[in-house]
Amino acid sequence: MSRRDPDPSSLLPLTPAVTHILLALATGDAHGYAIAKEVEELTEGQIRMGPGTLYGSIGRMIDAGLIEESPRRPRSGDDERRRYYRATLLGRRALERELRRLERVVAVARARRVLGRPEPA
Amino acid sequence: MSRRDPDPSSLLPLTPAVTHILLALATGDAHGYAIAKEVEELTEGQIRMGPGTLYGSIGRMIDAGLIEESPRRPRSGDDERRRYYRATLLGRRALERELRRLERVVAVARARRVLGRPEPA
DNA sequence: CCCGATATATCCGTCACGGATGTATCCCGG
DNA sequence: CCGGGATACATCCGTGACGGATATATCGGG
Repeated sequence: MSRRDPDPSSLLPLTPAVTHILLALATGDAHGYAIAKEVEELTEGQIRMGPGTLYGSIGRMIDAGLIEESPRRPRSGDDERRRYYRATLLGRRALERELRRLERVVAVARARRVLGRPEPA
Repeated sequence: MSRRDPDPSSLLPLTPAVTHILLALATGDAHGYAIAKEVEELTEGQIRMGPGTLYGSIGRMIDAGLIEESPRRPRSGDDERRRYYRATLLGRRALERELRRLERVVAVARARRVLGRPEPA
């Protein structure tokens, strides 16, 4: 719960690291290391988050109210070291706005023919 | 002219400022102030580039070989103060790759239903 | 039991951002 | 003809994100 949910606009544009973390959390809560792995996976290895960027970004995002730590899930065999995070309402809103911004950039690029037609796959 | 055109991949991800400048130069050469105005226009006022970001980015982009100064066009009534720039081949390639990266991010977001269907307009 | 992968944390050098400030020219209205 | 706002470029510098290096510790398979 974010206190008196502030305007997401003031947080834009999000950095690539922050955007990817929020996107990784869109499918459910996750712990830090899993986030890094997922980002690496869904960017096809193009982006690798080292610990500095990962935990640095997480800390800043908590301060900004974009994410928050979630209670540890008691799944059997869960690694005790893990710390889970979830996106706040503010985080989800900020991600949505950022994505719309990116969408527009891509749309402008298409109109200017610096990009081909939308990817078929 | 960029010396021995390097791999555009090493320059990714581009910052929003750099991406917008390259996008503004996609339709033809332009001078600094015009670039700033165009970015403000095609982001619907959401992004405003102050002189620090504008000329700072331009300088860094020249160093990186993404853009280069172009000969002044002798158009009648041209303002003598203006300095024109054009995107290099490296710059165009880097922009294209960056845009494809953004495209994938948006596509992933759609697959995860954090974004609605493609904008109709 | 050994070791690579998993997992988190912190430090710190580097660099981009971006507002403030400065200078000068252009051009329109009065 | 002249005043001033918009145009145009340049530099300075504080703030903050990035990201590699380093440290520590646990997990799990062979």
